[in-house]
Amino acid sequence: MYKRIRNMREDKDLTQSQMADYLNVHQTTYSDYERGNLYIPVTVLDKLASFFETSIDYLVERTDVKAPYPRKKQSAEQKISQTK
Amino acid sequence: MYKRIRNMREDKDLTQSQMADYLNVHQTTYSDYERGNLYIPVTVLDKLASFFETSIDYLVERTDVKAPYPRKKQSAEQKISQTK
DNA sequence: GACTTTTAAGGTAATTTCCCTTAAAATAGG
DNA sequence: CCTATTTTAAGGGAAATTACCTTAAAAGTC
Repeated sequence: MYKRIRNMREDKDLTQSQMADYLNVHQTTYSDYERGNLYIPVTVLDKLASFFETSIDYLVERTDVKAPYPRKKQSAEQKISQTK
Repeated sequence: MYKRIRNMREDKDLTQSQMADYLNVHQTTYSDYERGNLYIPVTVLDKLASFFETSIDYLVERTDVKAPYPRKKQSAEQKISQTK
């Protein structure tokens, strides 16, 4: 049960379908994620943490600090691909 | 490829088998985790972050800050179960 | 109360996991 | 070096899990 993910989504007035589309999964899959029926893959947690501007640790309730960590420093290569 | 997990393990002079035992998985499974062949379940990431005293975000390279977030405040219930 | 929108349940094909065995690579001792 | 031991990786497959579909239930709207 990932109460925080659900709450943050509702705070932004988004539906499960909208989040599911964003994550490229089905609405029912996203529902299962929120309710803890399925393990959320790290790839998805990463996108969610970025989307909600917090950390994976906060999403999975390892910490109560909502603020994200400073982002990883980007390599030159990564910066280039971003401009495309 | 989770270079950080591997490096932190080696820094502690631990073998994959030892880590695998600690996590209750097979050595080959742990090897697959380190090399990114398998998604690492959140339960495992949580144990690893605690073990290495860092955050999940650091383990999966979302940040370069190694220090862990402050731990989640415990509920009274959790504290009781810890004393058992 | 009917209509619409949103979320959850049930069922299942397909993917993925995890472990086993074994091979390869790395390390240590002579 | 050469061999023995330890450590890590590869291949393969049974079993567990996932993700989706359909549909039901629940929650809002008017």
